[in-house]
Amino acid sequence: MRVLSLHQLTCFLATYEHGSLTAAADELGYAQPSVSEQVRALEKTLGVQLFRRVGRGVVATTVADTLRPHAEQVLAAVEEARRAVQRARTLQTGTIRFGMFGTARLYAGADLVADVLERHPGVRVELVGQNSSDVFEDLRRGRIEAAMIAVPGLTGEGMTVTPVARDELVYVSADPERLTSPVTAQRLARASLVMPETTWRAEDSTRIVLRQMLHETGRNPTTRIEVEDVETAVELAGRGLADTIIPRGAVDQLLPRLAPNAGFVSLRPRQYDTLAIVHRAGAVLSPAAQLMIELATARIRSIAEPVTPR
Amino acid sequence: MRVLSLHQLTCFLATYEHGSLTAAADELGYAQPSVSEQVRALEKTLGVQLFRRVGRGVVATTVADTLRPHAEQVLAAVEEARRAVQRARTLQTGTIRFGMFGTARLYAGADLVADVLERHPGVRVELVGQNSSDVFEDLRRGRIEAAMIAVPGLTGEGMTVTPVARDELVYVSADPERLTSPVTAQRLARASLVMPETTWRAEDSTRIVLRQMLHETGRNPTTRIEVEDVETAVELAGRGLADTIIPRGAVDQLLPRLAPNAGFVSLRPRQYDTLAIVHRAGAVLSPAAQLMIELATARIRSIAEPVTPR
DNA sequence: CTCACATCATAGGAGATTCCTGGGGCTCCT
DNA sequence: AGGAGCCCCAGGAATCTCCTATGATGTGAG
Repeated sequence: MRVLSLHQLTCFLATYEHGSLTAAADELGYAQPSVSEQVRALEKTLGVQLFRRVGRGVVATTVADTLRPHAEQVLAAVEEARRAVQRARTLQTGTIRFGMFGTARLYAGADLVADVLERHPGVRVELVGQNSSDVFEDLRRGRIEAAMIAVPGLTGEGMTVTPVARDELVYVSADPERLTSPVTAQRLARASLVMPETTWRAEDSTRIVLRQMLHETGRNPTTRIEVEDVETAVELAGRGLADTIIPRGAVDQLLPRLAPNAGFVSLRPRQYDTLAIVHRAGAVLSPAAQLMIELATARIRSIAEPVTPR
Repeated sequence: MRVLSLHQLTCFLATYEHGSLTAAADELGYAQPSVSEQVRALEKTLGVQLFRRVGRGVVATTVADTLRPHAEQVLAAVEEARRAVQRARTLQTGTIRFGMFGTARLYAGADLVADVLERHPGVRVELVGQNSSDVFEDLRRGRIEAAMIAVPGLTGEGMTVTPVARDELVYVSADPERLTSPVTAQRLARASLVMPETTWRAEDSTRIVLRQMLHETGRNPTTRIEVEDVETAVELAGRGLADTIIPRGAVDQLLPRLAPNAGFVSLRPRQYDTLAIVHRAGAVLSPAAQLMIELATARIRSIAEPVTPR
């Protein structure tokens, strides 16, 4: 008998409109004493008489007149909230957040957003991931539900990693001399490289792949230039200022545009970035996340070399 | 676990803002499992996951982002409703409805409204009563809480009648001949009268008073002209087309303005209208009604002859 | 004027809900 | 590796909701 409730307001409105507790109870499908009790509770919590009980039926007081529009407003707001949630649930509106970093975004970012908007024109899409550790952190903290990122091997720590495709890492140079044969670890160790800063981040896949490859030579890769994004790295490689290493799938997209006179060649042995869907182990994925996973997987597999998850 | 409740929304918002069920529970003064249960119930009724339970703390989903402004809107509407009722309760805003008919309104209507507005500038005042039977019917049906009306004697039928003042009924004429001595029942029965139609309504006080007076002559009053309002009746009397009968208190207000060459004289024996506060027997009067009664009583007593209720 | 009817209030009880305490398990941080 | 923080689950007491049955009162028709 202390807090105001939606049920009380509903009973109040029905009573107000019918001028009768019995009729209100009929409409709401309750017994008359139940509605009576709710209205009385509302009067008690507000400290005001809302209806005068007068012989046959009840009559609204002026305070009830005052309350009515506000009560309607409250119930309308509740209905609106419910509708908004339902629209979000059915992906008519609302936001879909998905993690995607580096190579994956480079390949599939724009197309993926286009795919989503085609099916669900009303939604807002957020493709988060300025850098790879952010994405992983966001996954770990639960800020994003699932992501597609490049993994070196199996970086699963409470995470479920589902490989989707792999893409070969290739050596890009403007000097045809250096492209005549696959680049070995020995040559790579001596190379002067420009690498996107993001690529060299601690947990990044390419960094780990290359570090493993160079492990036998006992040297770290020599980075002459570090830049923020892959595009800049490719452009610099095109000008012959340094060489770089990018996924094979990005070659067709970047070289003609940014470094028309550069070419590429495999590493020896061939090295691969694995693109995978990652989410928290044991999580129940929302329809939105499942949709993103499905679309992102389809897109990536049409570009890079599909991998069947074991 | 089926209907959406305000409590659920409150718990949801607190949890959303703190990113933690424990912190939300602290703020709301509940134990943590209680808040947890409310949030889970909300998720169930909406059929949507609002928070991801992730290790330490919880993280809002995008659906929760969607819901939040709506939830705030609902609670704000509730607060606004509560405030509106409190303002109405303390007579800062809202409507005060009071019944007042005929003579009473003529005497005290404008002044009473002015008195109320002076004390409570925000309120709306409704002085209802186009005719006397309406007022009585409204009282009986509970549409108005209390009224000040003229009563012939004690018209109490489930009504509490509190006499406040009485006013003599006087005979008004433009012919000085007819004002030389008090008008007897005999003379009245022969007179040619103009009376406001409202005044002659079945249950009206003046009608009953005059009928009782004429009872001895065995005749009914001869009404030559019937009009709607007292003002017109007085004006016609001023032009000498007929005589009329009005309460003494109305003379000063009406004669100089509408019938400057008319005069008045008592009846013999003197007849009186009694002005009384009337409300349903056994009703608990609201502060608004008490205020109106107090102010109306003060006004009337300053104009007409006070009567102490027995 | 009286009787049948309609309406609201009250009472008591079954069932659901709310909210607590206590305990267990999982992360995160050091 | 251990402690601390946080969430979930279980069980139980208090409360609330809602019902049926019944009483009280005013209304309207005969």
